[in-house]
Amino acid sequence: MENQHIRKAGLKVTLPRVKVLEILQGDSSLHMTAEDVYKRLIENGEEIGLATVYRVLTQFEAAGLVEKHHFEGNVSVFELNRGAHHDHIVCTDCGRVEEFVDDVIEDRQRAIARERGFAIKGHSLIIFGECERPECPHRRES
Amino acid sequence: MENQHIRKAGLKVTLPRVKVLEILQGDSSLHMTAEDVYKRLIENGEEIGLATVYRVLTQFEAAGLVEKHHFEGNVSVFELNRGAHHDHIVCTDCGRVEEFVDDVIEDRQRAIARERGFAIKGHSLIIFGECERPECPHRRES
DNA sequence: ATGTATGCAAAACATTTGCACCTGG
DNA sequence: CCAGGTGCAAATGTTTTGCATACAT
Repeated sequence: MENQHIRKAGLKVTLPRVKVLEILQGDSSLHMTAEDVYKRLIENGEEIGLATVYRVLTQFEAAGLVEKHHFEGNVSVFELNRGAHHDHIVCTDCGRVEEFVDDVIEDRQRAIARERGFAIKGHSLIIFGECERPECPHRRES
Repeated sequence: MENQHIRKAGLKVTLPRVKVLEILQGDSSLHMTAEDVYKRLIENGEEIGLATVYRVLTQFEAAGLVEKHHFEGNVSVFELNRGAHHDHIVCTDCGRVEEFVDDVIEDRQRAIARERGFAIKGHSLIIFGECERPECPHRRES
């Protein structure tokens, strides 16, 4: 029961919060905008307002249940926090997102912050490229 | 004369474009929002509309004269393209921005993209931390 | 001249907020 | 019951666009 997660965050277990969490858990692309979540709720026949989706996602983020990223443009995307930190590589054509972790990069970032007298709080690393998936619009002919 | 840069970009050399370029060149913080540029123009007594600032910055970006970043929140910041690629470290308290380049990180990014079958197009790396500048609000007492 | 560029106001978005009503514990 | 949560509509902040006018070449 992930409802415990909601409760532990000090939030009442309400229908919108449970449903939003379910949507995020069932999301294979791993990264959705607030609008995406809202649309899927509507598809599922739920009567939940967009404003509530924003409020719930913001609360989840504050509680550490969810992470918010800015991949491009002026839209925020949300993903379930599955515990392990990772960065992202995004296909500039099909929008597909993969996650990765690189200890060398992590170490270098810490070193750079230290050298420059910054107490590191976090970072955002996104690699943009074109993937080779068959469904990617820019797939080269083979 | 940087006006050549404007001309080379296939754009007419107009007063708004020259002035915006001047503002960016004279900016010590290196990173301004469209609104920042607009305010400075007004301070300087120019009669240039905010919409024009956005249009000019967008054209400059397309021409490679300027780079656009998303440091945090839903605002875009612009900086003059001075040729050399670099990443950013931003103070989460005072907003100060420093630039850095790390070849190890650059190499690892290329390797990660290759391993995963992405033709790398670019990347965005921002480290967030608290700086130790005297004027930084969170400066620890010494 | 003439195709571009600009200014202004209005539109388009993403996100937030005020408020009366509803609901979970 | 009642503090907290929700829906809706309106407000906000940023960026874009339509259109009549002004300008660079």
